[in-house]
Amino acid sequence: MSRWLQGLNEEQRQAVAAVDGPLLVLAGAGSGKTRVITHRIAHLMDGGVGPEAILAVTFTNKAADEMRERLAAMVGKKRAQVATLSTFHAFGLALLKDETQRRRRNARLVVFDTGDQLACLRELLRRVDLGRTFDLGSLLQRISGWKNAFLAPGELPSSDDPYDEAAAELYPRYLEQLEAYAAVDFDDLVCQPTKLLEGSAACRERWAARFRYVLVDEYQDTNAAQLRLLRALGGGHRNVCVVGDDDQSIYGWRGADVRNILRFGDDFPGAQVIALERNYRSCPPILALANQVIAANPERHPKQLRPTRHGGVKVRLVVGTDGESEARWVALHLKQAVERHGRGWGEAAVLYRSNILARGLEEALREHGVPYRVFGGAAFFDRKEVKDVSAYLRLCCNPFDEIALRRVINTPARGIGPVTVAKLAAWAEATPGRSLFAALQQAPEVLGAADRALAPIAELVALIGKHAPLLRGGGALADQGRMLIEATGLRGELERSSPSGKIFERRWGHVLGLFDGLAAYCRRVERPSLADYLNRLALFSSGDDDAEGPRDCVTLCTLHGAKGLEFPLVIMVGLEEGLLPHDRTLNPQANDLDSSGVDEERRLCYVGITRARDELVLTRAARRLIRGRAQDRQPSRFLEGLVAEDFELEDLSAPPPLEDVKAMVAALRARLGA
DNA sequence: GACCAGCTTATTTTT
DNA sequence: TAAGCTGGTC
Repeated sequence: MSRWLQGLNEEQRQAVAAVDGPLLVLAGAGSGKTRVITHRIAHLMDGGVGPEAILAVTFTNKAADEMRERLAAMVGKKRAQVATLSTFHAFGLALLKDETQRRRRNARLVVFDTGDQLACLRELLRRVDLGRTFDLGSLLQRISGWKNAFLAPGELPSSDDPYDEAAAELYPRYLEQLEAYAAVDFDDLVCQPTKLLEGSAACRERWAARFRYVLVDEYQDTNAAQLRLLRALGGGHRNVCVVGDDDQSIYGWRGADVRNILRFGDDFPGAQVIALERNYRSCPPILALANQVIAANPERHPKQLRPTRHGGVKVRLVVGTDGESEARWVALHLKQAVERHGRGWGEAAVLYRSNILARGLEEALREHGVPYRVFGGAAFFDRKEVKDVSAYLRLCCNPFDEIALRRVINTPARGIGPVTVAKLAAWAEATPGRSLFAALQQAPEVLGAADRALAPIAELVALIGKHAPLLRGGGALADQGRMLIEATGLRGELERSSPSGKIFERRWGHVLGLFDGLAAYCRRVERPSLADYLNRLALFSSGDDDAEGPRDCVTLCTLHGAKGLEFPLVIMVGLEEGLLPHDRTLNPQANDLDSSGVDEERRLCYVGITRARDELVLTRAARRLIRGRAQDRQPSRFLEGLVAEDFELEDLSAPPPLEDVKAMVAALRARLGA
């Protein structure tokens, strides 16, 4: 027996051993999912499958890194390195590059992140008069949905929704723009590889022969396009193993489709299904609650989490009089847990549906001296200074990248104002095959010989003209990049616009960090290129910045952010109608796309509950300030009809029991000597 | 280009 | 309520 089958429970062992043919592993929360995946890969390798033939796809880079680390501990660093563990998007980019090179086409392309996509749409919206304002995000969501459904602009279903109409108007132009910029967005990274695979049997066979075993983690988070990619890739050999939990599908609002995991057997007929229901994480009362809460959802693979642990304290329901009282209770409870029950701060987490609840919590925690960190939040790549610098670098790689050019064109201010840019852009648009950068190069013809902007434009063109070849050469990239940025004067601009020296130092530190990352990349990779690094930056943005937080702290985090984490003590706050389920899912806005509704909110609640190992507290407030108005709040419907014996209720808003009042009065009387 | 006043709008977030 | 954005002014 392979050593990787040992130390597993029966179902886990089956999931690891069922190597050939399609397999769906329904991995309940805390059921040892990652263990199964890593053991499965190791087991494959033990059975003679080369690591290069294994592709494991995850949802985030963090998950991929974690998996590689655990795998390295099992089979050695070398073999773990050779296996392909990546996100759908990173894999898609690699496939795309490989195929364009094979076709001897220019493999140069930029990956647009959400900010770039929005900038592109904003520009289009300015150009096309649609008669009113639109929320860019809602438009982008629609376009993204169409792309992922492989619908070309001519194939859209008719609709009289103004947002559908506006998005349909912009959609073809958006595609044209990306093409002109040699850019791909995140959706393209899945859809374009799929089209390549579906369009050519030879291509399909090549990739299927290369990756004979495919695994997908967090399968409940995949969208329609990702399913199609998977089918194109694994439809031949059918050695496709997907792992996930339909009850933890919480990303329907950004395109994930639970039906993928509910109907895996339809896409891969004859698939084996193995459910991991033994939970190694939580105490029985917590699991009892989790099972009850999720059982009310209609569409799901029926399953129950079964505890392997014993004992445990009852789940507590705490009702504060208002938001402040709730937050105060949380702070005091955390303090008590540490001071009286010997917990470390780092063992506890406070989870909430919406970030607005974090504010009041932070206040209360600060007041009571509870150390905390907010998990998630503003990311490195969103910082203005980092974006400015990378826009310069992007422009050097690809003068067609108009989004980067627009960002850079007057940053730092050099006297090329919006009117000038508009003139240049109009010329570029009216002249077939000419980019905005070309307009800059021919500025004297475009703007006339007397234009005041000519000098700064010539300077900018010369700057890029000088540094672009150096940066595209590939040698000493970090040094070259620093020289470019030095020449732009961005540093001075940043210093001027920073409110304090300390803030400037921090911001400039981010810029330097970008170049440190570039230098490290150059050392790591055989044939480094700036374009490749920038694309990685777009694709691997979030991973490296959460190391900076202090360690022994209470974690504050949204329910979404908590997925995949676990804590000995979990406090979920705001268990009220309107917050969980959130008001926006109960009463969607006109421009909202149909979401998965209350079922998804219930799953969110389930995800929160199942993060807790030993102790779980659910809190709510009887009244709460909502947009400055005090409102009476109803308990969340997810707590309705629960079996009482598993809970303990603590109502800070209710009058104390009569016995207590009598005792208090008696005590008072005695003190007064009455 | 910087600043201010008034207006609008209030989820979740990774690639 | 309060933060973020727009449009106007200097």
